[in-house]
Amino acid sequence: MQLRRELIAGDLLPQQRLVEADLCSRLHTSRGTVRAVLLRLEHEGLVVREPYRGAHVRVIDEKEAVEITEARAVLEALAARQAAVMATDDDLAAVRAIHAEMRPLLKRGDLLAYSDANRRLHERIIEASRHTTTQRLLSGLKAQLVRYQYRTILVPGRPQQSWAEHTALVDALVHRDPDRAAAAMMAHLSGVVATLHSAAGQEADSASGFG
Amino acid sequence: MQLRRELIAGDLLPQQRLVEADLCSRLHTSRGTVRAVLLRLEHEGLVVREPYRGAHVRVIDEKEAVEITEARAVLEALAARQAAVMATDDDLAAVRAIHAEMRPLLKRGDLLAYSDANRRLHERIIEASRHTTTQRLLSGLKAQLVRYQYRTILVPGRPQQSWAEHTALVDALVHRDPDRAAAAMMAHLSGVVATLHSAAGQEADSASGFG
DNA sequence: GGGTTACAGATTGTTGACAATCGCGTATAC
DNA sequence: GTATACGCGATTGTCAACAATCTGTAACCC
Repeated sequence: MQLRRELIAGDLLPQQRLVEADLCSRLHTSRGTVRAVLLRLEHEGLVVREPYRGAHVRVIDEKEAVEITEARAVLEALAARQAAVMATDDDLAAVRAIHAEMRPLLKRGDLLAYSDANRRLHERIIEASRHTTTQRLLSGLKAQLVRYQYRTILVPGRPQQSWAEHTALVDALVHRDPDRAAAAMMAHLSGVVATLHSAAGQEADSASGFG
Repeated sequence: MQLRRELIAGDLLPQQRLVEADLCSRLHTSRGTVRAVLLRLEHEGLVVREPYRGAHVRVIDEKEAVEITEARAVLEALAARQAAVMATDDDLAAVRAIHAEMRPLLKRGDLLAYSDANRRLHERIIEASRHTTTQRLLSGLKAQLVRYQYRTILVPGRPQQSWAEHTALVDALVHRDPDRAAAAMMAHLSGVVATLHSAAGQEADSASGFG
């Protein structure tokens, strides 16, 4: 699972070949194990494997990142809707706590910490939904977006907008309003999609130097 | 992939153990291959594997079937929205053709053929959306629902309601109205969820004899 | 010189054997 | 009689060797 972490952390270059023998020596394990991991990663969409031609890191282009975020949007909206109904008081307290954490980080301009809190907030809401199917689908989708997770938050003005969207979302949740929670989550991730779209053009050529 | 077909066809009993050695002799292949297939099936949610304890067919209870259908609903609604924008004229013609097929089947009471046409209609719409991410997620979800696919259509009155919902959906698509298409798809699958819920109680004990 | 074919290296797919672990039945102590 | 420890059969996890396939190179023919 070391390899999995490296892929998710984005340490490996796009299109990089993953030769089984190399991975064996690096991970100090045998080809059977490496093969199992590669199979799993292929199904998660993190690597591509071709018969007798090996595996390589899958590159996710801007178009696919948008697609994934769109799918994420409708699924997280469903999760938010469920969370508004199913969440325990502890869930809501945790969500509010994370949201409260985010404001000073935003003011201080600590975008990395803000982005991490953002991730935790979303995960906590999904957990509160008690919707295991959605949870499973979303964890698969998010793994593919690691390379793009910091790209939206770096767009000027985006953090402020993000915080406003989160505020509406948290408010809907603590008022246990499913429709409003779902709508707020949709609006939030629509914002992310729009930002991805707008960022697509100007980062098109700097992207190769980024990964 | 023989095993995969058997699982999807529902030929195997719920909770049935899948011993690697047995599968080897049945499928005339080696354990390495069987292992790879089991790994894939585990990730698709069709089997469960526990360390040193083997794999068994995963049972999907009523609650999870509802969850999966809810996730399906929001994803297919997204697909319908995209299809309303992206579909070619050929796509729309095909969708209308399948929908036209369904009416006589409904009148004749051929529910099996109706259910199959229903499946093809949904697949064609998803294909027309050109949204590969959604397509991938949905194919995974549908594989888990095989055991329930005929259960809703057998509920009295459901086919008629289903046809009305499909008519609204197809109409929205041919008018290329994304919002209305998404809403129609949501309404349709909300109907399925409601039917699943209502069918849950009365089929609770006959379910074991069904699978 | 352009194109085709044969070969070599590298890499993956497959197989069989061995080690590790689990569940269960049995023996034993109290 | 009950509870605990032990051993056995069954099953999965791991490993190393062999077969099949692909890619690039070089010789060869026209």
